[in-house]
Amino acid sequence: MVRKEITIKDVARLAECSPTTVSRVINNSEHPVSKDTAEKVEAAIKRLNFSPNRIAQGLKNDKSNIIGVIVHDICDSYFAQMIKGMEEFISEHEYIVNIYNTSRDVDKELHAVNMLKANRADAVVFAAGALMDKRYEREMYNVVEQLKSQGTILLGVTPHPFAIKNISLANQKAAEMITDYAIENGHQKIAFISGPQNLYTSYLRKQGVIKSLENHSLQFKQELLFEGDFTFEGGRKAALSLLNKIDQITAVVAANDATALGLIWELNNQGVKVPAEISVLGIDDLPEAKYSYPPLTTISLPIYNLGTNIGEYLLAQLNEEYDINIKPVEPKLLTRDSLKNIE
Amino acid sequence: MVRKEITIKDVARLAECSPTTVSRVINNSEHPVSKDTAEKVEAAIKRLNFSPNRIAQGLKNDKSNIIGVIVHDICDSYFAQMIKGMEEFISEHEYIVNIYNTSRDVDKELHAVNMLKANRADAVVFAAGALMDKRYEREMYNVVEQLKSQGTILLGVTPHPFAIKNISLANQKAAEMITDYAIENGHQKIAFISGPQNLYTSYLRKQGVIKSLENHSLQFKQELLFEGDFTFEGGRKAALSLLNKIDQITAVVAANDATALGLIWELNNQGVKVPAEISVLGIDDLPEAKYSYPPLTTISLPIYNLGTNIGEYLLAQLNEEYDINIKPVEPKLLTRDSLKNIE
DNA sequence: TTGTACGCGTTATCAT
DNA sequence: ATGATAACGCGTACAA
Repeated sequence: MVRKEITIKDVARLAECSPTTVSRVINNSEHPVSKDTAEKVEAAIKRLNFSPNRIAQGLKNDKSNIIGVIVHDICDSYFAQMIKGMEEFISEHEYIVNIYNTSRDVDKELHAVNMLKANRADAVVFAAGALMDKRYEREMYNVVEQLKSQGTILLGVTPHPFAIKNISLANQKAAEMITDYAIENGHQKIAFISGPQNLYTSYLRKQGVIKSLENHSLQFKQELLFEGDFTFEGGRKAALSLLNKIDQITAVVAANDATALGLIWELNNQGVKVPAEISVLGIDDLPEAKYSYPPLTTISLPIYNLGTNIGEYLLAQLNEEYDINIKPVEPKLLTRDSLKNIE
Repeated sequence: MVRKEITIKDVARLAECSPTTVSRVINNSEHPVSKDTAEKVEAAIKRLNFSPNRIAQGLKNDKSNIIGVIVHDICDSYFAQMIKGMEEFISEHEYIVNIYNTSRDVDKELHAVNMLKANRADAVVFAAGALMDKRYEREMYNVVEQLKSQGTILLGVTPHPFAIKNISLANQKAAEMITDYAIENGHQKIAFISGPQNLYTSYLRKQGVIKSLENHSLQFKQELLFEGDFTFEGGRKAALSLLNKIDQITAVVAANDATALGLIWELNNQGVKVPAEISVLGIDDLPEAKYSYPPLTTISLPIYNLGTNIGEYLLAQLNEEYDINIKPVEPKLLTRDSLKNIE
């Protein structure tokens, strides 16, 4: 099949003017165009169903209109919501949202960022969570510097070690808040199910728990730390290991809701009553969190809004309005039924 | 910030040759290049961290490397899985996956397709499900024709009225299978919770139920048809309306799992035992379907695999291997615990 | 084996 | 108010 593109020249011919004039009409240029010819051009454009070739425009203005988003897993509703927020905001404004799933794989992550470099992305959002890995850090550092010198706008959503603007998701604060809440309800024997070891987000959430404990003169106990991986399955497994020490525990803080949901499910499955025998707490407020048995008490991180705020920020940056800041997004305690007051 | 791009010319200068030679090296051209200069070029490329500008390449070859995907809601795990499958396959091959969320909104859908046209997408996947709406059909028909004449490869995932290749997801067959299963287990009084009215997918799934009923000489009863919208909330609401007629019903087929899950949740909530008092069946096999109470009996549509198969097909088409077909994906019955045999 | 010249579709600059 | 020309970065036909 031969690709027969309709160009500005075709329009010009039909409107009996020069390509320059057509371009001026398309771009609502300052440059004066007589009402008469403008109309003829408009008519020709309609007639030919012409839309300007954005690739060519891009080459000319040194813009790709591509905004890259690097994400761990688009199926994780946490990321999906953020992407949706960004996408709904950004694609209204004639930008292309280019998503990469990296499954926290070093090679995939580097591949993504190199593709975005080759495609001269106008902006890149690092939302996948920094990996704690030597090669990753070294190579990523290099590409990031190259992107910077290409003039690419960079933004990290979870904290990154690279020297780029980072928007924090209040990970630590959220973990602190939910732990505070447990303590305020009389819990002292608190277990924690962590996220994946190599994720900075995991680290921050753990720190939040520790900080809350310390603020209340309690100690974080290594033997009550269980490893999870931010998934439902991980939560289920953690529940099993937790069972041995259940008499040492009155509440469990899970590093995220998916984990908490798995935890609750498996505890139910094993005949352990939540929250009568043990309280379970999450972080994120996944849509399904309110439909567990019992509904999960958690911290809401309004991640969809974060997405739209990021979109707004990027667009401002792309329009060189440098004084804009990302609207922050506040964690909020959602008390449902998975915690029992034991004072 | 001034964007200072490194070009093929910079490489040529450093490697002491012409841009043409650099181009030949980059593209592993047939045209002979001496080993010596090739090495010098490679070295210069490394040294400058040069990657060819794909925008410029695109303008030259009339390729954008963009594959557009139009989807209803990226947060819907059904679509998310498909996209992930596509993305993982496609982005390995140097393509950009450009996703649009349309929320089944006519304007958004048209906006998306027009953007993809302007960006000269190499391929577009219509995965959002066709809308049954006059203006949508008319305008979409036009753009689709334009895309075709631009040489864009088009693919519909759920059936579309446009004259493009469609890959069926066995929607009707899946609905038929799950209804068959209910009937084989002694159920005759079967209710159906539909999907949104304006979706062709809804229509097909309903047809599947009707067909199964007819094959077993049973009649589809209008009063046992309840309207849903493919969401958990919709399922909950349906459960409430269903309650009045519960003595006329022994089993409910939900148009999808999200609906079935909401249904089960609300039935539990209302003290109706599933499956003791009523059986509930779904379609899709969402990841969370096996964690409901009781685990949901449903039909698995391996949608992630469909995604990778679509990716494979598109790539073949883009490489002009016309004899390739999309590998079909088979629905599979997953018997869990939400159906009771009442024979 | 290497290089020159031109064109992809668009727009900024400079005439007219 | 309009248009001719050059240039963005790259690839290719052609020449050397």
